[in-house]
Amino acid sequence: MVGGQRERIMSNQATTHDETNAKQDSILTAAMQVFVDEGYERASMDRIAEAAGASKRTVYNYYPSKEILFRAVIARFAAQLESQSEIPYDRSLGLEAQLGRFIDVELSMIENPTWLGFIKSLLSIIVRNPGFYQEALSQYASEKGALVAWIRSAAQDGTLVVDDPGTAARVFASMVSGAFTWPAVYQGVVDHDANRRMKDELIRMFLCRYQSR
Amino acid sequence: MVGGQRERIMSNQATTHDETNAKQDSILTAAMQVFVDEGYERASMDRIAEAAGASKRTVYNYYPSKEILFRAVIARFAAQLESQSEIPYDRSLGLEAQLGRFIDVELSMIENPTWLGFIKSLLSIIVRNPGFYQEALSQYASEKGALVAWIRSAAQDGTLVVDDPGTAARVFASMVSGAFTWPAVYQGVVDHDANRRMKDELIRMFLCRYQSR
DNA sequence: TCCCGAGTACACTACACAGTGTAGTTTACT
DNA sequence: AGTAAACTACACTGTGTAGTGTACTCGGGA
Repeated sequence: MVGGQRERIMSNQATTHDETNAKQDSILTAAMQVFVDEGYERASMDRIAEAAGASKRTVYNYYPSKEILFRAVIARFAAQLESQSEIPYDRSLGLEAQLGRFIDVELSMIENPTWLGFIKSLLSIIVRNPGFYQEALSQYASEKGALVAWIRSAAQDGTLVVDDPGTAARVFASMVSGAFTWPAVYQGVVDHDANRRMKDELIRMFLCRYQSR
Repeated sequence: MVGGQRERIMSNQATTHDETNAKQDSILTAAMQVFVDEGYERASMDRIAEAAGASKRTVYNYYPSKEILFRAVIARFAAQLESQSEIPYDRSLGLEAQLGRFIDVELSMIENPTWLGFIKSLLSIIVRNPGFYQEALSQYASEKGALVAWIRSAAQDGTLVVDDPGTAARVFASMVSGAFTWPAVYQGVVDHDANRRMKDELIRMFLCRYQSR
């Protein structure tokens, strides 16, 4: 799992649409689905080609190896993640509601089967390939930055009392992932009601510690 | 990954030691090491046999399939986990110190490379095989029971104020796993100092919410 | 009409690995 | 020494799969 990405070179000059290559797109879409369903190891290039309605040879023409194809899928996935809203601090809203939004973002992810399946595929790689983490999820990690920024704003506004926004953010993120994300990944069952109760309880605990009185 | 375990039948009557079979033991030990190093998928029976100093045929005589061997390794691992202390509620100690012990148990696990490696192997199976979770980690899950019992005792003693010990335990366990276990599994780096600070912060937050005043 | 490049069908190599069959060797008890 | 079980060496089957080589088809532009 080491190597760079190679993009296809469009040799001829401007054939109708140059950017949106339908075949390449269907390959990427099919690959994502197969990786989600089977995981990286068990997904075979034959299955991907079949699902894409393309010959295996064409798949290899666009993506010279399975790993490169996987990285391309990751890149597309990360691009989708990037279109996530920033959740700025808003003094007209209650702290509970705003913290709740951060949790809701996480919940909406784990309730999305495609997202969950893809994360599983990714994790199975990351477990045996540390260093792939930063490379693959640098965009996702920026979400934590949003939380830090929000906490810092709240502290400046005087509604929260925190000496170290980074630690407080790490605490909050740990609670959320420990309570929602990992159980979803490893136990598979998502209990909406229990999650809602948990959400309220976590926010209450966090504010009990950090809210100004 | 479905099927029962088959134990070897000692056919002859009492050959010196009947229980401790050196060959079987070395196979199990080697298998554990290889699974830890390579993960379930990549670990090959040839490598395990070689590491055990046994012929592949002997490995298959004791464990008729790779899956059965893996389950045997899990069973031995779970047995080691079971020898964990119960951490009963102790009114002569501070709440911080007692909650700290629960966290210390977790920290001592993730600082043990063998444990961490084995958990990674297990998780890679569990991700694609929900239902394996309960089967494999029922013993481990009992640890959460110890936490519930501790919280219930503290509530009866009046030092904690909780309406639902189960929820409070889930909150605490989520924080701990989110903050320590999952980062250790997926990022691999264990920062002792940061963990110590995090530990204090989590306990403070938990007590801020649940300690009686 | 010719031609080129994208795409296809399919056979093929190379390899890794689970699991088996078997004939022969070692070990340990009597 | 004799014997049976444990063990070994090793060849072998079968399968799954990454990746390649090649001859062919088809559609659109010059």
